Amino acid sequence: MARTHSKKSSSNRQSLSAQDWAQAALDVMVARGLDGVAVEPLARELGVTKGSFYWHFANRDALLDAALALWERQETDDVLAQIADVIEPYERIVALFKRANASYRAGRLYLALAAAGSHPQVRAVVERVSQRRMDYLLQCYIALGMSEHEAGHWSRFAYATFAGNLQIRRDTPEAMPSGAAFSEYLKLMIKTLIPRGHREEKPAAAPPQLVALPKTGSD
Amino acid sequence: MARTHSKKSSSNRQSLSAQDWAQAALDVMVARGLDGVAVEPLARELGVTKGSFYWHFANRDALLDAALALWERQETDDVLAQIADVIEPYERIVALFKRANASYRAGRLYLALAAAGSHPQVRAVVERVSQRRMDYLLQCYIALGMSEHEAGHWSRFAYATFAGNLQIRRDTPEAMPSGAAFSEYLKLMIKTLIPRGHREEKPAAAPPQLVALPKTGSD
DNA sequence: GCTTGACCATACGCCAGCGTATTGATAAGT
DNA sequence: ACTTATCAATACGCTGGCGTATGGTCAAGC
Repeated sequence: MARTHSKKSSSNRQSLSAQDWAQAALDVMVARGLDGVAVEPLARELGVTKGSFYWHFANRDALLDAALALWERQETDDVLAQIADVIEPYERIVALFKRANASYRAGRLYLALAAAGSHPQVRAVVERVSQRRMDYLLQCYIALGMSEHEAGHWSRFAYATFAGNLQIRRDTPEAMPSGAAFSEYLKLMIKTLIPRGHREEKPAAAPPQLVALPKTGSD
Repeated sequence: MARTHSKKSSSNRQSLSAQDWAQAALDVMVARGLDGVAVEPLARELGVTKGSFYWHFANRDALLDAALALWERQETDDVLAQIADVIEPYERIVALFKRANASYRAGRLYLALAAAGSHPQVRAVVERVSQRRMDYLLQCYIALGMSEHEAGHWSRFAYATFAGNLQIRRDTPEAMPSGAAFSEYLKLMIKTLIPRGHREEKPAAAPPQLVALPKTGSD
């Protein structure tokens, strides 16, 4: 069992990296919320002790920062990857909505972070991510031929519905249908949230950019 | 300054009641979330010490239970009071939606409680309240002439939008308009969430009941 | 005016998590 | 082989919140 110090590998390694800790922190957030991210329990779960942690991070806050950065990166990258090839604004909104309702984990994570109204660091990131997503939606609606004002209403509306569905799924899972009924539900929302008279107006003037974060170094 | 032991009085009293503690707990939840409800800080804010607390409650969990019960009560009573005189199903949905977007505090509180996925006690109450609200909406949509299946979709949709708007208001307040623009936004949502062809169908067959909790004694 | 009960203060032990210091172990370079 | 850098274990002190024990104070009733 040679110790491989490849910082990018992801499983059955002997030696941990800062990224590993950040990822584990995100996992804990999904399961137990942000306050559940404590270094000693986390170390236990990773099979090491605190000694390891404080080699990689100055303190708990630094871990949160890293986890937040990782989240924001994953969030934007994922969206970029899965939406990049959709050009029509209508289809783009549809794709966004379907994607948004697809990943249970991502939803839990988003809610867990958003719930942490304390921590200014967290607030800032959540605010930025939410704002960026709504801005993206805004551009989509504008591309459908709406005025900026009108598009503001609809993008906010759509985003609220998205966020609310996440909550329902978390708080009252029984109330959320599955299978065919869910597809039906999704279709209804999509149809409703993209008002007729605005479908396929302008031929996708400029595909809106969901700006990716600059790639930082490995530290 | 004679010590008045009236358990129902609400201000500048000398002696605290269990209700006062529960109410204070709810206030703290609004400000610092559920994990912020700690007995020692709470006692400090109330100007007393732990000794007082453990006279009224067995432990912290008992306080949470009391606060939760108080919340559920207030929640249902408030809704009942403000909606009782609206008979038309259409107007009833409108009234619900306006009310839902009116109280900032109530929204924060709801989100704070919903965010506490841990604590089985909290989960149960949140689940019940959410379910009850959606059921009420469901009855409204049915009263508009929808099938139960269809009404299920629309009530879920509407409730998601409601919850999502709360979140936007909390996470990105700048994204939420105020004044005239907000009224416009509200109107748009209402119009969209009550599909045409279903407005004023049946003449309010049976006004749905949002069941109130049984009144318990003063303790 | 003495007792009783309701309400609160003080003081204590306990535990979990944070952060530090120090030492140990192993891989890699020379 | 010896050193260095990297990662981790152990042991420690500190803080904040929980829960308990015990005593204090004031109001009311007899």
